Amino acid sequence: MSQRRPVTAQDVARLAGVSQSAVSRCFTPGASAAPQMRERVEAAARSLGYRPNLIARSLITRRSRIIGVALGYLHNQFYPAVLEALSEALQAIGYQVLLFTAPQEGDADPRIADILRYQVDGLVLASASLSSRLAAECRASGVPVVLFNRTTAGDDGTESVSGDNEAGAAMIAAFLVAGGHRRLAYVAGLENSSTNRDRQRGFCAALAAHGLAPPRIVAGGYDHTQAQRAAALLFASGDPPDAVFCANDHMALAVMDAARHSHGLRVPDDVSIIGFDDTAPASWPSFSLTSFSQPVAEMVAATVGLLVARLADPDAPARQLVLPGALVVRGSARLPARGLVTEAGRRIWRPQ
Amino acid sequence: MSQRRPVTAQDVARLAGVSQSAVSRCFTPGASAAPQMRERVEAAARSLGYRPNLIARSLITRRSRIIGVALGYLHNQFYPAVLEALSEALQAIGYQVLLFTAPQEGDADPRIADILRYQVDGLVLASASLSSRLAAECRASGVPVVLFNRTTAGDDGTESVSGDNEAGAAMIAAFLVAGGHRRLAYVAGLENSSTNRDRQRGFCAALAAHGLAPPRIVAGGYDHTQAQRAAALLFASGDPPDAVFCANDHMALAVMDAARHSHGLRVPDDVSIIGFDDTAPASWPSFSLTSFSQPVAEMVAATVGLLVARLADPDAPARQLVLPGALVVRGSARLPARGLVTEAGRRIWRPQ
DNA sequence: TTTCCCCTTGCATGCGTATGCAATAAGGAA
DNA sequence: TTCCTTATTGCATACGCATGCAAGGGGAAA
Repeated sequence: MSQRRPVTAQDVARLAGVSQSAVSRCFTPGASAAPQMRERVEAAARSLGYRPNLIARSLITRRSRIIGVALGYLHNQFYPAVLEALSEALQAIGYQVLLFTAPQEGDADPRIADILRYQVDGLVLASASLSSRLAAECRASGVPVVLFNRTTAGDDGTESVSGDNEAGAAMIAAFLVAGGHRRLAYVAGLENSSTNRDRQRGFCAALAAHGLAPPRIVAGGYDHTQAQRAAALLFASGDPPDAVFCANDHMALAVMDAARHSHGLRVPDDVSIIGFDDTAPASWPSFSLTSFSQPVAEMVAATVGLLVARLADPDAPARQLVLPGALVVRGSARLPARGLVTEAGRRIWRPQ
Repeated sequence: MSQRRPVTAQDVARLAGVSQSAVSRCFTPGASAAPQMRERVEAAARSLGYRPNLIARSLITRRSRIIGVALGYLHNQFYPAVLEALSEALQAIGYQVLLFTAPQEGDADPRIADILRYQVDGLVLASASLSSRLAAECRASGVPVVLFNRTTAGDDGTESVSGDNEAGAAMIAAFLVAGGHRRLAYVAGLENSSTNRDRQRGFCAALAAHGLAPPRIVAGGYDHTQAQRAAALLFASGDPPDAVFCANDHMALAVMDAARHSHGLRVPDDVSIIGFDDTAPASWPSFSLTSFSQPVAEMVAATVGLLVARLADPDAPARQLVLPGALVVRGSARLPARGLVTEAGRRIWRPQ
C-alpha cells in the first residue's frame, strides 16, 4: 500500500482514459469539464489517492499560496496568540504559513533571507530583531511585506500594522497620574524596536505634559529574566517608584512577581504595575494586570487584508495602519477617581 | 529597482557568459566548478539579486526541505516552546516549518490533509485533535510522520516521541501520598487524547497500589476555562480534595488561581496542586507550581532525529520513543519527608 | 612529446502541472 | 438539412532548476 512513487496527474489520466490536461482541469475550479468526465477522473483520482502537487502548480502559476511569517521569542504570549490567529485566518482563505523563527541573539537577517527563495506570496515580519533593511529588500523583490506590531522609522513604503503604542502609553501615564502616582518608572523593551521607542516616547511626553519629572528608565529587553533584574534595580534602590509601566505584559508579570515575592511589596498598595498587550495571563486572578490591550484579532485581520489587497494589486499604495486599543483596568494599579467604564465585559478607562 | 519578473538562473548565466547549468552548479554544494567561474557567476548573481527558486528545485530533487508541523491550542505555553525549539532545530539543518493550526472544534483532518499536497518531507503531529487515521494516511503516502507528545493506541507503525506520562503520573501519585494526602482529585485533559489516557491511568493505578480510593475525576479538556469550572466543581463540593493533580500546567494554573481567589484556599496548606509539563510559568513565584517536567529540548531533538533518520532510510523500523522526565518540586504541594534532591539547579523528587 | 586522467563545462532532458490553441463534438437556429 | 455557436478535450509547451552525459582542456607522469 505504501506508495513509493507519488501518484501524478498522468497516472490518473491513464486510468481514466483522458489526457493529463483534463485531469488538471478537473482540479481547477472554473475550468471547462463535462460532468461525466469529471466524475470518471475523480473516481480514478480517488482510487489512486491522487493529490495535486502544489509545488509543481506553484512553478506554473507563480503563486505558492504560502505566506512567510517571521517571529521571535514565542515565550511572550502575545506572539503565540498572534500566530494562531494569523494561521487560522490565512488557512481560511487557502494560504499556509511558513514559519521563520529569529534566533534570540545575533543577526537574523541571513537566515530569514532564505524566505524569499521559497517564493512566498507574502511576508509578515513580527520580530523586533529583524532589520528594516530586510523588509526593504523583500519589497524590492516584489514580495508584499507587512510589518506586524512594528513600523519603520521613515515612511519607506513598507506596510505595517500596529497598535497605537504612543497613545496607549500616554493614556497609561495619564491613568497613573490620575491615580495619584508621582514617582514613575518605565521598564523598557528592546532599545532599537519601534514599539519600545513609541511607548517610551508616549509615556515620557505625557508625563511631561502633566508636569511630572521624567520616569526612571531601566532596560528590560522584552525579556522575562531581564525584567526581573530591572525590578531589582528599581525596588532595591533608595527611591523606589510608586508605579511601574512595563513595555509589555510579559515583563510586567515578571516585575509584579519580583515586587511581591522578592521585595515584599503589595500590588497595588505599595506599587502600581501596568503592562501592554493585554495577553491572556493578564486577566488571571494571580496577576489581575492592568494593561493596554492590543486588538489582536483586528490587527491580524488588517494584516491579512493588506496582504490580499497587495496580491490583487501590487501597485496599491502602501499603508501604515494603526489600530486603537483600550486601557483594560484590573487590580494591579491604583484606580483614579473617575473615568472608569465597562464596555463589552471589560472595565476600561476613558478619561473625561 | 522593483523586480517584476524574478531573476532566474538563465539571467545570471547570460550576464556571466556561462550556461545555466554552470550557474546551478555554483549554488549546489559539492558540485564541480572552477573558482574563477564561480566568482564570475557569484558576482553576476549578486548584481542581479538572484535567489535560487526552491520551488523549482524541489520539483527536481523531490525534496522540499519543508517539514509540516500540525499544532492546536497555542495558549498552552508548552506548545509555543515546542514550536520554537522545533523550528530552531529544523532551520539549523536547513529545513523550514510549514505550520498547520488545528481548529479548536470540528474535524481538523480535511484541512490538514492539504499538507501532503505541499510535498512536505516530513510531518510532526502535535495536536490531540488529529485522528490516528490521518497519521496512517500520511504514512501510506510515504511521508515520514512523527507524533509529538502523543501516541497511537495500537502500535500501527507510526513513530512517536512523548514524555513518560504514565510513570510521571504515578510518581505524582506517590509524591502526594508521601506528602500525606488522602483525598485526591484529577483534572483530566481531553478525553480521547493519549496523554490524558496515560496520565490518568498512571495516576489511578499508583493510587490503587498505595491502597487509596480512586481519585475524583473532573473534566478539564486541557482548557483554561474548563479547568476553572472543574475547580469550582471540586472546591465547592461537600468533600473537597486535599490534593489535585491537573493533567497539564495550563490547567493547573487555572485551578490554582481558582482555589486561591475564588474559593479562599491556601496553596499548599489547604490543597496541594500539581501540574504536568513544567512550562515556564510554573517556575514563576506567583505559582511556584510543582510539576512533572517534559524534556522539551530532548523531545524536539529526538523528533528531528527520527525525521532525518527516516529521510535517510525510509524503511527503517518505526520507533516509539518515551523520554524520561522528572518531578520538579516547588511550593504548590506539601512536601514528603524524604526523597528531595537538588540536581542541575532544580529540586526534584526521587523516592528512596 | 605522448598518453592518460581528471577537472570543467555545456547540452539536453525531465520534474508535475497549467494553459493557449486548435480540433472535435454537440446543439440550436434558420 | 445546413451553418454557426458553444462546450469540451487533447496537444504542446513552459515554469526554473538539477543532473547524466559527453566533449573539451590542462596537467602530470612516462
